[in-house]
Amino acid sequence: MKNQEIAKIFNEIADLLEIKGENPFRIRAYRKAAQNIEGLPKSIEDITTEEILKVPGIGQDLAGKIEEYLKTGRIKAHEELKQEIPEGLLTLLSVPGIGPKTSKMLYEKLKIKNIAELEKLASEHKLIGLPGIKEKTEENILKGIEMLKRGRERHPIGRVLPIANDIVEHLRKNAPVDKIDLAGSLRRCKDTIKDIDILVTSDNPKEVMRVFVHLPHVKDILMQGTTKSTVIIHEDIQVDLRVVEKDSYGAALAYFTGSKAHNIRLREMAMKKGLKINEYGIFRERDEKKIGGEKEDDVYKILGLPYIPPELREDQGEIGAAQEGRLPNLITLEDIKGDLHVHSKWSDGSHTFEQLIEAAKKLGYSYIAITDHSKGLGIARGLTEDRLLEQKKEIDAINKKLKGFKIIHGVEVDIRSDGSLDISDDVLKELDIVVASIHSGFKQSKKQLTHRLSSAIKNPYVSIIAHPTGRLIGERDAYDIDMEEIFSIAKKTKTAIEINAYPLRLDINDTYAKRAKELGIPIVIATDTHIINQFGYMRYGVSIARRGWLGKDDVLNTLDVDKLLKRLKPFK
DNA sequence: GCCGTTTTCGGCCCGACTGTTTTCAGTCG
Repeated sequence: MKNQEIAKIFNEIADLLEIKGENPFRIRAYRKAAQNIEGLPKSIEDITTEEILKVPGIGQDLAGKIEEYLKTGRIKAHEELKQEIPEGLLTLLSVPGIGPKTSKMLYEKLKIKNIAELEKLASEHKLIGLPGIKEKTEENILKGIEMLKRGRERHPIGRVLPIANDIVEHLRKNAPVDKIDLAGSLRRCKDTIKDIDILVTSDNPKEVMRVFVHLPHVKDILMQGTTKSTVIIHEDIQVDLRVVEKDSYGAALAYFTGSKAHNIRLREMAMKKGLKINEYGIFRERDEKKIGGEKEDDVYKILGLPYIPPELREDQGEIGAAQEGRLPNLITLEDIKGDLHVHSKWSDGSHTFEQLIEAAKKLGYSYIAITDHSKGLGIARGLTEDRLLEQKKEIDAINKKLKGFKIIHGVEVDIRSDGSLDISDDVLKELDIVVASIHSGFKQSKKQLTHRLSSAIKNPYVSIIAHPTGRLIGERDAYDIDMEEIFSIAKKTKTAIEINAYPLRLDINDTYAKRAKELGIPIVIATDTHIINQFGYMRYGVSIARRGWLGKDDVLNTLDVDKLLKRLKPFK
């Protein structure tokens, strides 16, 4: 998608301007525009110039640069800046702790052009004596290079949240904390997390910090102050802890939950009302009097807004929606009545129907769909037509004995490389539902892949498309498909799209979920469970749905089973 | 470079920590 390419260039322009020491607001304008372009749910190529101008943070000039890029594949101003500033300076910027000033100075004084050179000179103590650099700074530069090598990549939320919760528990038990909450992108439930933000109140902040930096999780202490400390844990994730006063807790929670763009919008609104918002509270400009901040809701109330749930705080229209009273009533985990993508021992799952039923009942579900793999997926012991019919008999028998619970009989049928399905229509029509998905041939062209998915969607028996983009967070990118095309056919045929809740998938993602809702496409949230504890992944799927502005009514598996089957193709 | 129910000019969010400084610049979130 061109959106990412343009965002990347704008960010690079911002970096270059920063090195040049340009007007900081101009730099911010580029970064803001980059962020907004990246968050667009549509490809920027499909948007008219007037619409581009409506994107916040994009005016005449940047719209022109976007057009220039789409037309010529480059932006002249960007090329010129690159001529002016050596490539190496940008690379140095990527080292944590090195900003534009240091980067420029290193280049000018020692002609350092890349990180390898920097590392060599630093380890030979050749940096000491440069302006503002002594032993400690040199040490920190080497540390920064180490961190960069380990990668500062984002981690899937499913991996980070359990660790974060464990740290919170440790602090609760061993440190004198009163209130304690996770903040940041973790609280906003982004699909990937860069670092863990924790906020607490305490009568003894110093002791909290002491306990924090000595937690068994901690590998390295980056900074330790009285109100703020930062550590790296063994999983190479950064953890920030902030301690604030009780009467500032709400303001601090809002502030550290972000997103940054959302906060800036709130502060701008506050300014216009003669107010000032920071992490300590809400203040009246004229006399500095504090008028709120103990509760998070204060921040919104004082601006005349309803409470905005953390998942929506991305500056993607939520503030406007709040002003106009049209914030969605978001779906919750409790709304989910059953899981529609579950594997059993019949294919590559680990449990019998009985075990799965028992686990599902414990979660308060009233149904699950058994959707074992089809024969094309040999590695997963996929089922043949005969085995599927055999499975149907067994499930029918079990259903007769069940009260207040139902097994929906389905299959996860493989979409072959030519777009045909791995199980014949004669057998598919015997099933309650059919989940279809791609498991191979990810490298096909956009046209081929789009054709495969649309062929499956057009099949009269296919109820749901599972993990439609095939991404595995941190391992495999989404495959190249024309999502607008897929959505438009799904809408026509009333085929449901899955939010796969498996933490590495989270597929479709929040942006697509929001788009799907706008188009009125039915959505299901399902876990792809292979072992019963994976039923718990549902929470991540619900988070994606919430981030996509989905309400209970937008998600089919909030319905009772009878209504559900009437709404799922082929509408039984 | 963007933006406007005070404005088409003059604003633009705000604070903590570190290391190197004698009062603050740089970096980060």
